[in-house]
Amino acid sequence: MASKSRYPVQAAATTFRVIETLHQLNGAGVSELSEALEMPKSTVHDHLQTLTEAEYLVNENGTYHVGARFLELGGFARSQMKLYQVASPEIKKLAEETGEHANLMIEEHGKGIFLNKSKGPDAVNLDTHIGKRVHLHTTALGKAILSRESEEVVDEIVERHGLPSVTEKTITDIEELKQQLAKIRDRGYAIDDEERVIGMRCVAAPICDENERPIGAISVSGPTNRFDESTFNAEIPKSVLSTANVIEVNMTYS
Amino acid sequence: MASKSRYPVQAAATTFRVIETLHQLNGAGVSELSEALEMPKSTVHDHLQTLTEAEYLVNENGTYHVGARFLELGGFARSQMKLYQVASPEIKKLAEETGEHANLMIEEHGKGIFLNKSKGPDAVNLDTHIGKRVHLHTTALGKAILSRESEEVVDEIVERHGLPSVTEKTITDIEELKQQLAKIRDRGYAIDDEERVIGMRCVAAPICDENERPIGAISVSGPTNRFDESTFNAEIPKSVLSTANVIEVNMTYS
DNA sequence: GCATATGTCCGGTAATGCCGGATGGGGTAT
DNA sequence: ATACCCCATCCGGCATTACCGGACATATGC
Repeated sequence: MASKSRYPVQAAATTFRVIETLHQLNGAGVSELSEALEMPKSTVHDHLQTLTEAEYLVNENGTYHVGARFLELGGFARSQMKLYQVASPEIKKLAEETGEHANLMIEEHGKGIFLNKSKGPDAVNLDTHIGKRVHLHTTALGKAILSRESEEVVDEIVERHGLPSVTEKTITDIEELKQQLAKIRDRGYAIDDEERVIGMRCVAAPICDENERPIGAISVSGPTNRFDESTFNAEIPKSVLSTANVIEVNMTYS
Repeated sequence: MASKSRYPVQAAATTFRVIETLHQLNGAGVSELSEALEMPKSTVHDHLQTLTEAEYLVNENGTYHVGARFLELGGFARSQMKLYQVASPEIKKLAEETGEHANLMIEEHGKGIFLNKSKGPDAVNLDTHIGKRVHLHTTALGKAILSRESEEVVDEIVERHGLPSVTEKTITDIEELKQQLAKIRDRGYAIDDEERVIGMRCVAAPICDENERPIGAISVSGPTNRFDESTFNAEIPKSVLSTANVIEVNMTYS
């Protein structure tokens, strides 16, 4: 049809559309799904039946759910696994020290993925669950990662995903983004002032490998009223940076 | 071909074979994969390219990895989510009280899946990661679940998956299994004496819904030498049963 | 520079993914 | 009780495409 199709196996793409939609709907029947997907019922049913038989979905009297099998696949590739293992105890400490939420993010296909989070004693609830995918430019974590990428990579990512705004404070101009990235490179940490969620501020630092290429980022985030000028610009960045440094050292020497 | 195919979309099944093998190999190239799968290179490549383009896999200079996207899908259906949320703090307490490992399992497609685990202060390392799938009859958790299923369901499951042995103590005879299940129904809890891992014992209790149908099980497991006759048969079961009861109450009234 | 790996690409064809329509069951209101 | 509706499931056929053999470029090591 349209493009020369980098999708040589369209049925695979279709099957994942079904799974993804089923996940969003938190379970559904054939009719509901076929409407949401704008596909014939019978086609949807074909996929559901195959996936259920292969034990990736569960069928409870006509209502299908995403199965726990995907939990197993969620175990990451080894390299990421290492970052997860090294960083998890450190962000836990960070959350306890600061009282707020501490997060770990990696980049994949130009988007940010929350790999882990730790809830400090004073932390408020967030809409960030593990596995959540966000645009890099909307979070301090993502900007921290972008700041260590080459300009070509940044351009590629922006071209691919754009700079959609999620709050009125989100950066939507690429020049403004690049200026911020330069600033982040300078001082070593990134901030997010209600750019993804109104009422929330965030401070993040990149984690790099021995070649200075970014492999992820960590952050501390909390409500704007607790992140006043002094903590937001001094204490919190200091904690985040020192934790990032500990993680980098432990990544290379272990 | 062989069966009248409950797989109306074979390409979907194929794609998941590719993903699953890639996961087992912890990342691989096209050639290695095509050999492991006994499929033509070009076919494997078609799938890899599609899955990578759809952002489910990651390609690092020809080596493919399972992407973190599956983390997101690993978020369970709502009903299971509730059990997870209710049971997680309780098994954490259980692990702290007993000092050992505490686990949460559900059944899916006739197999047991570890939904969560909590490591007590004295716990030794285990090969059970979250998402791991095991045969029900090889664990106390699985037997606890089976004990609350009807005999027909037990027969179905055994017929489907068999009773493979993983240690010399694994139950391999269906009559013996059914006798144990009756005993478990009687006293309310199940035990596993080195039936899945030599050197490990385990005590488990089922979690049922308001209709007395099993929705999961919890357990405490530890090294044989610490699970002596008195704790193995009295104290531990008491703790496990009371925790299971708390979870059941919290599931129905909340 | 040769030999042998690798990952990637192309094009034809037999197989099958897709879809309209039919079937039967479960619920509900009349 | 009955008629109605919506549901998941099944069937059959056609156009599409998943699959595969083979060719190509590149990388590594002898």
